[in-house]
Amino acid sequence: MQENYDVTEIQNKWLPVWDEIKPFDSSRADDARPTKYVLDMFPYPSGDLHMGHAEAYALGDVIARYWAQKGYNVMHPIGWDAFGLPAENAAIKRGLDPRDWTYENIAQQKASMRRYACSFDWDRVLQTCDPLYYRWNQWLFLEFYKKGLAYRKNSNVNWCPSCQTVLANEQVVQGLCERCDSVVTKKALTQWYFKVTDYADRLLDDLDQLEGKWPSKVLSMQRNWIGRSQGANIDFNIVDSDQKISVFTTRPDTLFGATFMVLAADSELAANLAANASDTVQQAFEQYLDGVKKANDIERLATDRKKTGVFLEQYAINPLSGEQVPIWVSDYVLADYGTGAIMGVPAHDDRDIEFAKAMGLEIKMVVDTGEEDPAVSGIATSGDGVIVNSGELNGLSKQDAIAKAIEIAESKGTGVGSKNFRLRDWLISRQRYWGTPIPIIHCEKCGEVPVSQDQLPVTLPDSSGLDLQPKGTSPLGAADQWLNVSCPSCGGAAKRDSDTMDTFVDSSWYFLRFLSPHSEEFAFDPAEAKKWAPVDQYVGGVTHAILHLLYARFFTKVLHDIGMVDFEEPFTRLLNQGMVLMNGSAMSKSRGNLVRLSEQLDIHGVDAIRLTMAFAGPPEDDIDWADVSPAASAKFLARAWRIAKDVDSEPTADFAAGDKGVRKATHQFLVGFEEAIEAHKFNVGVAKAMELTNALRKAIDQGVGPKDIAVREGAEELAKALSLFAPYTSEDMWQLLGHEPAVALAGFGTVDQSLLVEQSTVAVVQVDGKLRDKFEVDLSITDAELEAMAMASAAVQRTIEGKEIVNVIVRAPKLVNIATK
RNA sequence: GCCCCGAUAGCCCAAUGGCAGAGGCAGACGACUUAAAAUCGUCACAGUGUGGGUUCGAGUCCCACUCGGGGCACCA
Repeated sequence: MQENYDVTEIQNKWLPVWDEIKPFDSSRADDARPTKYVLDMFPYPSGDLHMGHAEAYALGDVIARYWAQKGYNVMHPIGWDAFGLPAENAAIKRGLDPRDWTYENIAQQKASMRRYACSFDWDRVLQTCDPLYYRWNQWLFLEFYKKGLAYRKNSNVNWCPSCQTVLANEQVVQGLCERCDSVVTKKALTQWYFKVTDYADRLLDDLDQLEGKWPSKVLSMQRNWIGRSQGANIDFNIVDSDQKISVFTTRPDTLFGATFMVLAADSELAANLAANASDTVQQAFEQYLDGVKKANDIERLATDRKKTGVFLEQYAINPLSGEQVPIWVSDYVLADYGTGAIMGVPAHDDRDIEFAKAMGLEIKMVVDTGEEDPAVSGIATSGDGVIVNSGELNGLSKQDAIAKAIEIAESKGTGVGSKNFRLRDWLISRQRYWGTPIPIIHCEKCGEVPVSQDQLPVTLPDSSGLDLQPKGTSPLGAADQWLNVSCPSCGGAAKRDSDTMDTFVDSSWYFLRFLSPHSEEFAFDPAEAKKWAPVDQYVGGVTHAILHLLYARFFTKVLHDIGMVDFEEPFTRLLNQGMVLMNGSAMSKSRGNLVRLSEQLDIHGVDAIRLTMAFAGPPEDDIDWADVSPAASAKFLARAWRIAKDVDSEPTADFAAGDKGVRKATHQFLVGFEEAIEAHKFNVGVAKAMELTNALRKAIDQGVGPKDIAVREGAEELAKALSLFAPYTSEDMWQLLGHEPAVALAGFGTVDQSLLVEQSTVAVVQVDGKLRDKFEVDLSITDAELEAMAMASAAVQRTIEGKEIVNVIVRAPKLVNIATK
């Protein structure tokens, strides 16, 4: 046994032992422990692990190891999100096969994770690029297809000219591609979609169930993203036409204030109406539409952009007032939100008043908010007030008028209460190679024909001979042998769909695949799902707050509806760890502030880095590597290790004879530590372990000495607690203390409440809330006795001298507060 | 523009409405040592961003503001 704490030595010593005994095997048939499912977001295999992974997996491991220590059978699996653009791009650059490149990275990351001593169950590993996995992507796609939840449509989609592929709405950030920051443009294409909007209400409403269990930030981001608005659809007839304009509005109470209509320039209705107009109007419209199509999102979203538009020289009839109002087209109305048309109420809408001012249209106030008339001030008012100039709505409040207007419109058959969502359907086709082939065959005669589910997987053809260079159409379109098949329906010549699925499809259900990762019979085994799912604790970065989590929630709800799972939310609790920064900003090679994980591990050791991640602060806060001290963590671990080494007694289960003071410190620690970990205050938990270490050091050097059995008890609990953060050190401590591995499963000691009962406490005396005196009192002291003691205090007498006492608050045995005037 | 989160010592961070300090970094001093490192120990430092309010008592609850971070945003 070594004399000194040697990081390298203990790292080399314990890894093979754990491989042998597999402390975190979650598949033992006779395992009677209750279950917990702890999941870390699986990594993308691009290069080796970095500091961000190190934090995420250190924190996830604290939770997994905590439950293991508490006696649970913890499933803590890991896999790789192995399909996707970065792998493909990197492969193109180096002329490699994306598959080889991916698997090499996986091997490297896996080795790093093992060295990092993550408590993963290595028998449950999966890779999404494995046909064994993506076969079930296809199978699920076909299930969605049967339910009408997977469909193809032509529309103007987000197009990244650099990645040469379409993007989901969620992958466009501020008009830029989230991957490469290129300006995203629009392109009319026929693409596959998942009908997320069918689930919009449930995706929004069910967030309430997660209140307090998910970070409120994520909940609000999801709510914002789904963006439900309540209102009404109102129909406006068009003068001298049998067409009508249906608008969506959240303010039907302002119907009488509508002084114009605006259609999205790129909407079908706009085109129809323009076609009926004079040649001059048609020309102006065509010209305007051209300009709109050319504009990208960056230009379109510019906040201070002037309002533009074209008057169609046609009029609509307000269904309530009967007034005729002019019909315009403009690009400030979006074709794919609501009905693609609005009623312009300039007095009470910022955008409409801008348009009205630009075009010289009438501004008619219908809600008197007490502010200046918008027609005069030029500033729209949107607050509550009294309805005016609005016929039967006059005199009502905003809320009442909204209800009344809907009622009237419904009774007249010219409108209906309705709601709209910001959320759009999920575009899942990608024109790239390295992804899951869409299991559909296109036949000229039969149209879309799904591949039979028992014919899956449709495997990805070998990449050799294919041009993976992005060129706007799928590389699979050139894989003739693969592409050309006979139609399953009529037997005629047909072609496979050559697009691949968005990789977010892969990650939308992987947490279920871990239940039976090798199954060829099911996507996941329903019996295992009953046992383990949903995930008790999910851990990952807030970067996935919208995309991945929304899609996974959507999948779960669909799987629930087709009877595959009996729950509707996939992740019961969510922890978002912060980022690891260096000198205030995200690490990057170009910034020159990159800290290499492997280097840190070499210098300080695995345990010190893991401990540093946990101790740096609350898990959801960012860690600035410049603010933390892994060297100090290593020093602490050595200090803890020496405690175990100094213990000079035989292993026993009977600690009753130990020193009461030391035992009390240990048992207080147990209470505080578990409380801290359960609340995910890992930094506080570590601080408590440091406190116990300090107390034990003192006991050994200046107190009862290393032979007292209470010192052993404290050292053992310390080792068990440290197993959450520092697996190598704690295992070695456990051995020094004369035990067999694994310390990770040893189980915390049972708290002896009798040791925690205080005989006396320190009572505090305040005058006007300020501390003036304190003394040790018996716990059983009465209010009257304590008050008498307080009043007798010289310090108190001095303070209250000459003052009038108005009140005395006594909270025996802790506190007396004397209020004076 | 709307919504959310945060602000405590030189620094990172603790504190069920009840003594502002658990822990750490950096710092000073001391013990051990021929010396240094390592180790062990002792000490100092803020009244909680600003202004109000509730309360016997506010870092903690309420209101307004400042600063920082984040989300949504021509979404009708």
